[in-house]
Amino acid sequence: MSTTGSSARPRAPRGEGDRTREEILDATERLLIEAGSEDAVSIRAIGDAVGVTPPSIYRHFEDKDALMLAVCVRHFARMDARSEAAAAEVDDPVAALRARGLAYVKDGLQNPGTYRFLFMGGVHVRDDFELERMPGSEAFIHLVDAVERCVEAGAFRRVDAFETAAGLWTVVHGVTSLQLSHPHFPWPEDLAEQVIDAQLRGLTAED
Amino acid sequence: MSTTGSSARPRAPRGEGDRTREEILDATERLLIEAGSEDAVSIRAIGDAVGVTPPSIYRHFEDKDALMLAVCVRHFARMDARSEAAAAEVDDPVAALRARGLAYVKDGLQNPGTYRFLFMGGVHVRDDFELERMPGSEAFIHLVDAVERCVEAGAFRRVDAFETAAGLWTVVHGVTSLQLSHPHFPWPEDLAEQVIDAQLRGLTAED
DNA sequence: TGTACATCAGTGAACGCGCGTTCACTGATGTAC
DNA sequence: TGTACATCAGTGAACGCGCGTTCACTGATGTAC
Repeated sequence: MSTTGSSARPRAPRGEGDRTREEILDATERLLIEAGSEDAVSIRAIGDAVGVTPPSIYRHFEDKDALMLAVCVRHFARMDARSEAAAAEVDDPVAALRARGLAYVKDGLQNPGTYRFLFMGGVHVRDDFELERMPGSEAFIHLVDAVERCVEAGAFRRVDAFETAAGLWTVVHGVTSLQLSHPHFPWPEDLAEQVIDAQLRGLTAED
Repeated sequence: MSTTGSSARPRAPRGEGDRTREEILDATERLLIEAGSEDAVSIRAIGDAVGVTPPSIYRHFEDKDALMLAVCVRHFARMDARSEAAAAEVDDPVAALRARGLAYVKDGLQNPGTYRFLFMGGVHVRDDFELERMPGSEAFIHLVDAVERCVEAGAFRRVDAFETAAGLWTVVHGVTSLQLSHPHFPWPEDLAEQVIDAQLRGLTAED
């Protein structure tokens, strides 16, 4: 009774194996969102969702880790794009930072499995840290820049931009991940706003 | 070459099966800390660590879930006790809240596997939320009380104590969990202080 | 225009593994008579 | 004080399962002559 997904799936023509590759990535991300956890996403389940047998996935990805890493990279890029878009709509640097934070939380809550995998799972970067090489590093650099702008505008105390960005990341991550791992807790609806606003207020220069 | 743990382990005398029960809990928590994740802790590994065969664990716990839940409950109680102790050393209510937060983060970083399991894993409470019944609820109630004291002392704006406590929880959770899941990131040493202080400053009444 | 061939996306069956769990059992220990 | 017995902590072997992965293969498709 195993549904073969889109069972009448035709074989990809010669040069277009990449189309299947994309479909595998899409299916993996979809399963990740629906299942809510990496553990529930198996090679078999992915193959089933795409309409392909498990071995054929190995034609497109060296192993499961490589597939998951590819999902990571793609999702990081999307998160970054959405954050940038949210921030671009606002002129005031502090308000832009706030919009960025809210976009982050919203994104995470809407993509639970992917968020879990990216930020709540095991370690995906094993070697020593190199900012430029990390997937998602671009997004973090954008955050550092955004903090810098607040400092330069005189809206923030003279904090270290990198360290403050790291702190802001932990704050939005906390709001996102705890809601994901404890969905039954009676979270206030405006939790993200409340926490982010308090944090930003705490960073604001006294005037 | 599997070391049988303390292999010459004598069988527990008649009434004292509870001693083994405690040993199983200890071993599970120890493995959780060392391995850094629930996945790495199997019934076999626990049995091995205690010096007992896998089936005998089922004499003390109905199944693996029950064992893990028991670990939860015990660890929650300890965390709560440590937070209370840290807060008790300080008179000023805001400083006490700060000490509580720092104790939380320290505790989490020192018990990575347990923290992961309690706060970063799947859902352990499936039904609708009931504050009184949740493991760890006592600790959270203590946090709400601590916030209440800050409000009553006039140190905080007139915030809702429950919602603010929830927000503070997400903040300390964020600091703890992101460091656990991204250990290679160059975190500032005083990350917890920095983030908690900014958050508390943001909650402080303007004077 | 027709045919032989190389390419390569995808298949079907099987592998070894570690897992949680069950089952019938053993044998030391405290207790009843 | 001695013996039969019930209790019950712990054992050894095995179960079924789903997993990631490998292997030899098939067969449609584009290309070269």
